[in-house]
Amino acid sequence: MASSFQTLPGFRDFYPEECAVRNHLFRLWRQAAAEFGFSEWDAPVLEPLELFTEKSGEEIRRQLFEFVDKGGRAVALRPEMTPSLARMVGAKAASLRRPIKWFSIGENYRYERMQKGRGRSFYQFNADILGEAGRAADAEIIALTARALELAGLKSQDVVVRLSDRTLWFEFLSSKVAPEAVGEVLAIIDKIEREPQEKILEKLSAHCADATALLADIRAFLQINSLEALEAFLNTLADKKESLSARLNDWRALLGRLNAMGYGDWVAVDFGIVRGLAYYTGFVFEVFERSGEGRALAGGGRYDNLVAKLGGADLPACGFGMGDITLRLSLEERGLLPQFLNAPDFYAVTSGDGATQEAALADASQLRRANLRVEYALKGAAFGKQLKAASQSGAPFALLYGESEIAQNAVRVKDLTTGKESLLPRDENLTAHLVAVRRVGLPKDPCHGHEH
RNA sequence: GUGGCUAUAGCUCAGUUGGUUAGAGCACCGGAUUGUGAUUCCGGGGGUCGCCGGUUCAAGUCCGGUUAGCCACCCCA
Repeated sequence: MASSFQTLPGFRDFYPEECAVRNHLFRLWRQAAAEFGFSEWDAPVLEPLELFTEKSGEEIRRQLFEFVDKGGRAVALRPEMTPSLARMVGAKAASLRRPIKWFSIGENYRYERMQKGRGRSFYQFNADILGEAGRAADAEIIALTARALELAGLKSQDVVVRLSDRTLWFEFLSSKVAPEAVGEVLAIIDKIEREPQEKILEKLSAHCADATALLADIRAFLQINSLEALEAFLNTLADKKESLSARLNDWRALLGRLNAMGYGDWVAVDFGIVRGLAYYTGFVFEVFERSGEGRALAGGGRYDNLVAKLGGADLPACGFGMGDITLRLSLEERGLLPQFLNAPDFYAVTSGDGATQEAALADASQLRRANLRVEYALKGAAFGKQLKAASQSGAPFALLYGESEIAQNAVRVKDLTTGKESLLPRDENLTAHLVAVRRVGLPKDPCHGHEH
């Protein structure tokens, strides 16, 4: 029956299964961030409207969920975390130990047209390094992005970090068009594969004398797909040699670090990544499926001017964002989502409701105190029914309590995957034994119970 | 914000040229079966066919509107 109360367009209910998936992703993200030594932070979901209208990009401003609250304040749901981050860091910049390595997992809101992999509310994993301008910070951010995907089960064969460089684009173009036109030219380049050549030429001719020559240069630049090709290309350029070769060293350093960390084959040089990322200043990247399907799984880069613009301290920064919706889709398609995220470790099955039930409850409680997840049927049911419920719960093991076991003061442990059973004495070591069983499986040489 | 496509049970879908009480599989619940499950058999609940209006003796079916979803643009998570 269709309820008259549906979720708003682009918003999601999280039934237990979806919630389990969400928490699974959050766990992966938190683990990756912890491995790299990042600290978690958070901020209000509702912020003053100006926080976003002042400095966020035009596109983001268009998509704001904004309204006036009962106190007459103009407010907005956060469309991204970075302005809040800049405020918080700016307020305490003087006292924060550098580098500042912070991450957050938060729900963001953007009023946009829905599509596969895109909703109006989504969770985003953000990690940023502030106060460190060197290449090592960029490498760390890219490595963390890759690590988060790796933890989720993705491999370098599945996804690619397309790495580009707005600094280099700027250097390259500034000798050909006016500096203030570079941004617009980059926007034109972004469409180079999608629009007819005449139209591209027409647009380019607004910014330079010889659009045909410029387009040829741009195409050659876009062809670059490796460090070697980049070196070769830069050597063919006569002008601006010093600044370009300095930048080339940055590239060598960045890719060298990523190689050393074992993420070299996750990264591809790709100058087609240029735009939309208006506030980025240096290396930029987006992560895509190798298949070319789907939307960006993550994106980020260096934004050295943004924190100062948002009213805080003048801090160099780089970071990335990774959304839950696209990541989930990607993992789902590859079967990389664990099947029983809410499964208990043990499911207790009892026959009768006297001593067997008391034994089951006592043991279950002990196991729970040892931080294992234990379930059992809340109402009496046939032994077979309970076993079926155990199987459906996803528990790897069932604990069988029947008269014969209780008579021996023992419990029968059944591996629900293999069907093997083992009888364990209900002594003071039972909990420890079962903890071990949960980790490594049944003890060798189990007695086969029950054969018909 | 622009354009195109779609809407039947919780899910995937069938439903003939408009014609009695709208079906199937999966899922869920109960039973056969109070000591052995993911593969049996039987039964059950669940739909005013997205919503509003129109045409017609008659609309799930045709028409208009609307809402929601999907796809492309846009943009990125």
